Amino acid sequence: MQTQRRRSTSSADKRRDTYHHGDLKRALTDAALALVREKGPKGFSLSEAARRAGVSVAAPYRHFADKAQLLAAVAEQGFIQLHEALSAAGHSVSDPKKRVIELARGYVRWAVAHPDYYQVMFGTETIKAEHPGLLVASARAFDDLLDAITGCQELGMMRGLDAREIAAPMWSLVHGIASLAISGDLHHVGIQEDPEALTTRAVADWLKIG
Amino acid sequence: MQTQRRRSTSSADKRRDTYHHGDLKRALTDAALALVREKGPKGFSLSEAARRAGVSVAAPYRHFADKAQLLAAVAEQGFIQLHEALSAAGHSVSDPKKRVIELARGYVRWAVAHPDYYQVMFGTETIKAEHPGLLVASARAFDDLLDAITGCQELGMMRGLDAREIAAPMWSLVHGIASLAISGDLHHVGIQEDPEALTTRAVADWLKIG
DNA sequence: ACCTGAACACCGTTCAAGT
DNA sequence: ACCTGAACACCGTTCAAGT
Repeated sequence: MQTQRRRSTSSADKRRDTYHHGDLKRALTDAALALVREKGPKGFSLSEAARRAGVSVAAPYRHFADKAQLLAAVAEQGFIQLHEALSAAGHSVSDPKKRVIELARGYVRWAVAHPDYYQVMFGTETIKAEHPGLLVASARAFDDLLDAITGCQELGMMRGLDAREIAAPMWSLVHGIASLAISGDLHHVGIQEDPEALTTRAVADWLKIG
Repeated sequence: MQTQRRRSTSSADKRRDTYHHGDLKRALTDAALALVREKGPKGFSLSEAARRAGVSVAAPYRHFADKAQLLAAVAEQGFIQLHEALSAAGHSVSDPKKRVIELARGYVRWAVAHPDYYQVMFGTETIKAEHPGLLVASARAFDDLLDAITGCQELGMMRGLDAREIAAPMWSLVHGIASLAISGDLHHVGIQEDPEALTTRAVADWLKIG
């Protein structure tokens, strides 16, 4: 059982070494995510994350200024993944109106599939202002929506409004659906409809106006 | 300075006594709310709340099973106040369509005016399922919206859909706007529009469909 | 019935010391 | 450069003891 530190230069054991030489950062964000998934956002602690990564409780402070910065790093990863999911959803159709609908669906689908990420990204323990990379990553995801809307405008739809003025209520809508679905509040008030179906219906109706 | 316990039966000092004989519950929820307002949701601790109420750290456990139950009591108060705000907003107009708009505006206005309450009501540290009174109080607030929608349907609008199917996207929209406004995310992506104005615009457009 | 004091396990953070 | 060990202040929770 004590083979862990044997022949530290061999390729077979390199994984354990790597874990402690440069990848602790990733090991900690992975552990944080797993903890949120298992025990909810309040079930995550820096100590437990360190324990799972196999290091002392002080080790994380070589990589993150404090607990909030670790959470911010997790949130940033989340926004990057969300951006990728939105890009994929957007490129699946060429009709600009259908693209907007697919983006909205993709947003809710990703959020509901990754409640751990989503709760860290929008939870009250994560403060975006103190982590510039996080702001950039979230802006990139928002830009996906913005692009889809300008795509519609270039074809004469939704004219007379700034793209941001259209994106704002739409983002609010999908964020609201995602949040209430993840927290279980939709179920609590007797709404059984699938969140993604609800999104499709709401956005399709919405687009009849523009 | 040591006048606090002087003449404990006098009416002048009764306030201090009352604080410790039956009103500790309210004193604790008040302190919790003040802490969330001052230091954010993660800045609240049971110990600090007890300290502010002038009791030992163990005293709260005579009134709440644990920290989560205290938070749930705060959230319940919040939903009761929100319900009152919605009732007032709804009764201010008689036209059913305008009433729906006023409800939506009232929702966002109340949320933005009481971010401390709102964050506890929808924060991840509050679990509704384990506190029946909280579920009842939130259902009552949701019913205000439902009533306004059935009011429209009785006049022939939005027919063919269950009231809940219309309420779901509308609640999602106002909750999304309120959440993103409180967290500052709307500002982060360059949206400067007043949340209440945004709500009016979005809901008014929405109602053109039904 | 309601509150205190003391205790326990746990957490975030710091810092000197190790390799 | 990166990690450990020990320390400190703080928190949630329990329980015996006080009034």
